[in-house]
Amino acid sequence: MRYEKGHKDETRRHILDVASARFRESGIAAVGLAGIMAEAGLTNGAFYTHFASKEDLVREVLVEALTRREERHKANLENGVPVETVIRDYLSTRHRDHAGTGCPTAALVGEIARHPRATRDAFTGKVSDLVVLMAEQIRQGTAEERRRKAITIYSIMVGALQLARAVNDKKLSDEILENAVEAALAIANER
Amino acid sequence: MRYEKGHKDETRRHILDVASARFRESGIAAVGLAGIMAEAGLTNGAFYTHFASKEDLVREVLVEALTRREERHKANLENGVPVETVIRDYLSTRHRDHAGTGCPTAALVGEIARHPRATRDAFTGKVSDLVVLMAEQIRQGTAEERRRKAITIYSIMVGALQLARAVNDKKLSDEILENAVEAALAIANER
DNA sequence: TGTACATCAGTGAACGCGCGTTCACTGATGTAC
DNA sequence: TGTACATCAGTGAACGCGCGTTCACTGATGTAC
Repeated sequence: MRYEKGHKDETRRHILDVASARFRESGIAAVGLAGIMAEAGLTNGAFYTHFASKEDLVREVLVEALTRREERHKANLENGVPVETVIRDYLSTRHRDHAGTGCPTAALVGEIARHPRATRDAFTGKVSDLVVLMAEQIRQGTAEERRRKAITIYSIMVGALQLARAVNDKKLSDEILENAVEAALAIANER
Repeated sequence: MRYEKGHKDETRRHILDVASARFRESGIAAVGLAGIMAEAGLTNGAFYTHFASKEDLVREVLVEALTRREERHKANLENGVPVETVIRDYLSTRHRDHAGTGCPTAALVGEIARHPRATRDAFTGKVSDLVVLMAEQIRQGTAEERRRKAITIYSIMVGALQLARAVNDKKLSDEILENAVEAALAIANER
């Protein structure tokens, strides 16, 4: 079979999308290539038509998923969506309960720390960009203060979401999210 | 060979110590039982004399490691060590660069969220205890306010330490830690 | 217009490997008589 | 005191399994002449 133009790009994108969701749901190490390919409607061997290795896929998934989040931040900026909304969405029970479509950082940061340099480099670049975008969204303070606030708010959000996901007690989990919202909002708005 | 009294407990403790360090350094999934046993100076098969399964070991490692941290918090309380010191130690470059001897939560929280109920139950119980202990260490505010502060500070510390470890850029990594220290101290001391 | 060959995304079996787990066995010491 | 047996932490080979990766092959379409 020969395929129509753009078919390969579509397939590649489909594999990326499937892998992206599975990685965020179950972790990188726990997800096998055979499973990803099967869910994408393909067989094992076709994987290497699109990616050089699993590590290559991981790097591309991270860049892809974090780029999408960047685009959302940019759209938020243009539409005047306040940082308060971003904070509340990030620290919502909905986000906690749907890791597969959520923030790749919160889902994978622990694993990323143990991945090869190239993967961490890609991640680092995207996190740097996100911090800059978040800083722009904050209204109070000098540029330097807004950058600091963005970094702190990012740390709170990532830490709280992960704790809320790991903890096996709905009350404590909700409490973690609520306190984080309050703290992040206070930091965003303080002078 | 028959062994002196207490030998088995010592061996078990030794396996726990080795596993605890390896898990925190490399992650649970990436560490095999054969490697742990070899480092403990034993062979594969002896593992099941001490633990029912890898998951059983994981649970025991978490309880053990978090209990030791609890004990440190209790000693801090008795010796009047201020929460500021705890925050600075937690968010130090030393802690960032030595995951194997550091906080199990920061090292493993992402993986724990995907482990079975029994493991998460054990983790949840220990986190609850730690929050109570941290709240006691905070001086400003009512009991309820101190609990909230403890939860928020814990979220910041866990998130910032993980981000600082994952990011592949010393400057950004240090920046993340420094901002988190500042934010955590501000929360601890605000009225 | 018809035929021969090139292209290439995808197939599916096979590779070596390390995983968690099992189990028959070892051998130094303790206990019973 | 000497002998036979019980105990049990640890040995080390083997189990089935799923992993990431490789590779000879397929077959529909495009291109050359």
